[in-house]
Amino acid sequence: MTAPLTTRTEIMSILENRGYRATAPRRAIIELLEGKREGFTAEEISNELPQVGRATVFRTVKLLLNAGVLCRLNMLDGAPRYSLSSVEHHHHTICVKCGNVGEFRAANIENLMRALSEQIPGEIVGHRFEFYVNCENCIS
Amino acid sequence: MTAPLTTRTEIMSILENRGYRATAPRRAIIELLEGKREGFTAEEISNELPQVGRATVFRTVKLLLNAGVLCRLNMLDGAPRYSLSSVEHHHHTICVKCGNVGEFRAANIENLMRALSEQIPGEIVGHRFEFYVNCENCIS
DNA sequence: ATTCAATTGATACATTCTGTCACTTGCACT
DNA sequence: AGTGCAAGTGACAGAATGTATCAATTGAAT
Repeated sequence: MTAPLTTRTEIMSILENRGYRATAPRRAIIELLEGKREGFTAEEISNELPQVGRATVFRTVKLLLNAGVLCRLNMLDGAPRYSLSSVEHHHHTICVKCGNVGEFRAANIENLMRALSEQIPGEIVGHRFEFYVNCENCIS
Repeated sequence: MTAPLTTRTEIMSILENRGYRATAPRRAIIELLEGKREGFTAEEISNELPQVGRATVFRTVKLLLNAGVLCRLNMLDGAPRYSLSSVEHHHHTICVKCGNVGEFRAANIENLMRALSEQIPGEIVGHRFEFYVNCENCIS
């Protein structure tokens, strides 16, 4: 069901291809992320890696966002969560109770967006499509 | 094209129906919002109404969000913007350069969502669909 | 091994709110 | 029109999520 996520080695390569160095803090952060299938906050990462500076955690998260390795999602109240993303274009479900993040893909959405782009004035540079859910764990 | 927005009198009624008082600060904030068709930040409102306490501005914005009078949007980096919303269900475009907010409606989206809801595990409680654009003003 | 730009950690600051609490005020009821 | 009192307010401190600065450290190219 879920597409395979990027591994730590792959993520390091992505960064190196972009000219970034393979440093110990980055390795520690990426290793931690590899185990996190659910959504997480930058603060959580920072708490779980006390040997890495807080600023470095936030900087690395930003780096990984720009590299497309992470996605940033917003809870209904705007609180941010991050999620390891598979490479293909996809969208997210977020549980409003536990914050778990799921992914889904739907060709329909891409078709719809092409149709909408003609109806919308200006030049589209991005979009966000998120579903807020009570996940199966939280219901049962 | 644009649906008529809620007027200040209508907004006050919505609040009173929910058991909230019609206070001077709330009236001032709502009067200011009525003139703002574009997206705005809570900070802007606070700056333009120095006689109203900062906390009251944020509290009132939250009240209006819950009442459905305002929508909260996120810029690509997560920075929040608010927008007076028409009553009907709709979605937003946000200019990444100037922050202007537009609305659009598309029956297709509602159909798509019904279709997706069968594909998505758990119980859907909300969604967000936003387009990031360079608006016509910012292109020219 | 040396060099030096990239990176880090510490710290202070920025933004967007929220909690607290003493004070004020709308509004329901005479 | 006054009164009582819960709702609302403002001031201020503090939380959450970052960002800027800068001296010290380090990866990696040579």
